[in-house]
Amino acid sequence: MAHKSAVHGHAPLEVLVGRVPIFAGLAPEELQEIAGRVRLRRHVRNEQLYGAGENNPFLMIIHSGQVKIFRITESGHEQLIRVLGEGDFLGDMSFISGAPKDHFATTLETAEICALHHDDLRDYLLRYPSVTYKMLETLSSRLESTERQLSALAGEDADHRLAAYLLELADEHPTAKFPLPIAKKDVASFLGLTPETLSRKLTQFEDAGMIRQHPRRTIELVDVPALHRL
Amino acid sequence: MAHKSAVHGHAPLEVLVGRVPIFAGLAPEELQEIAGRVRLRRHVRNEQLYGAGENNPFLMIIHSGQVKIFRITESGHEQLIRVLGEGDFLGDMSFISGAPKDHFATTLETAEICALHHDDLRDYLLRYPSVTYKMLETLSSRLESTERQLSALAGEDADHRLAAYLLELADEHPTAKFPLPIAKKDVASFLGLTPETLSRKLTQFEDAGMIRQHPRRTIELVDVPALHRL
DNA sequence: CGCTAGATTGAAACGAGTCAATTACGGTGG
DNA sequence: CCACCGTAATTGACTCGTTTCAATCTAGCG
Repeated sequence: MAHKSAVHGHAPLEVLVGRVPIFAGLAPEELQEIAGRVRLRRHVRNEQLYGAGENNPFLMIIHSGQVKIFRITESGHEQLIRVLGEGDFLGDMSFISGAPKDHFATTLETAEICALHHDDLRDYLLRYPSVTYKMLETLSSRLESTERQLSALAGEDADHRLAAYLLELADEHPTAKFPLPIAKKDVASFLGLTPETLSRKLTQFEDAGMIRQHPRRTIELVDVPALHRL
Repeated sequence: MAHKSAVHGHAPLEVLVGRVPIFAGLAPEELQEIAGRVRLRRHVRNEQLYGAGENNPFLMIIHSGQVKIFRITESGHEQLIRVLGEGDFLGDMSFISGAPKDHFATTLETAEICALHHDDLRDYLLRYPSVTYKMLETLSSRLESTERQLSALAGEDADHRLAAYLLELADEHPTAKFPLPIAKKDVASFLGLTPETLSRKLTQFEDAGMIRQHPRRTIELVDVPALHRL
């Protein structure tokens, strides 16, 4: 039973599904089949998709918007793990391990998200090895960046972590002036800092002539070599 | 060209290969084929299997011994990422991403390790989806524990990290008295601490009556609830 | 356009790192 | 098998980066 395109102004579901990296390369009729098993929903900003302890049996695929994945440590501290965007999926962990979630997922902005039941996913993974392989690629790259983040947290001080983060962002943008993709408090959480420390470091970088801060959380890198040097 | 079992006193290669989790479940003739493509080598203690920047095109599978995976941060700090043992594999990252290694792998003790060329691995992943799926499971569970470790490093203080680590070890042992699986300096690195701090915390725990330290890096948990409470 | 969450700034406390010196293992070779 | 040597572990004193707490300011969503 195919859903009708629930969201106005959008391409049909199978086209959306075909744009998702892990399903890219499947034949049109295969996409159509998957599209028929998928439930597309619109989520408002700051909506919790699932929380720790829950057992939400869906693989979720983001068509638009951003989702943040974070943990709450025993001491109540919120640790941002990663931010997912268009084409990314979440909910894979509990599919594979069968264990309930141990983290939280909430939207950072209005988002359109597909949900595919774990039973269906299992079916596709068995029938389309290319999908399994794509997931493997994705997890591998997530693992790599999480490991990098881990060693940065343990080994580098606040200045280095922040500089590395800004330079990484700069790589993803054509110009040296770009907005932070997320709120500063989330940047702080991601970098393992308090918002206060982040704020101080940013003004410190600005005073040192390495960056400039503009309205709407926009950062301009003025002295890239200095940031690299640090 | 099949290798002869190079290591004395061991089962034939295909039996060893069959014991490896990611190849478990393959038919005998499939195992035999893989065994024929594999090179088994004995490595001495503290041997470097590969280092950052290298491009070692092998998936390595551990038959015996332990291997540590670590990174060297820009500030020269060594960060232990994980310790792999019998049945675990390494060298998957660069296979999938094609990028050169960004970390180091060295043996912690004498180890027997199989190497499978990336070209052969690619072949098997295409032909045996169950192998791909097993790898997916493994990476997923590594990602999960790395994320846990990440949030602990950022959010928990030294006491909590150490207590959690000891309790985790205790879960893997029948009794409350067990040896640390690795040298204390490696434990320190794993927990994001200096050896000095780890040493101090352990004596502090001992003074508080929560643990007892015995020779040969053996720890005895005396007051488990207290460790949980912390 | 008002309200609330986010951001900034200051002052003070503290956890963990660093440096240095000593002791204790444990692996290697005789 | 034992002795030696080098690495690991421990201990102490001191420093410093980051957190914490508190107050104020700002901005963006509803």
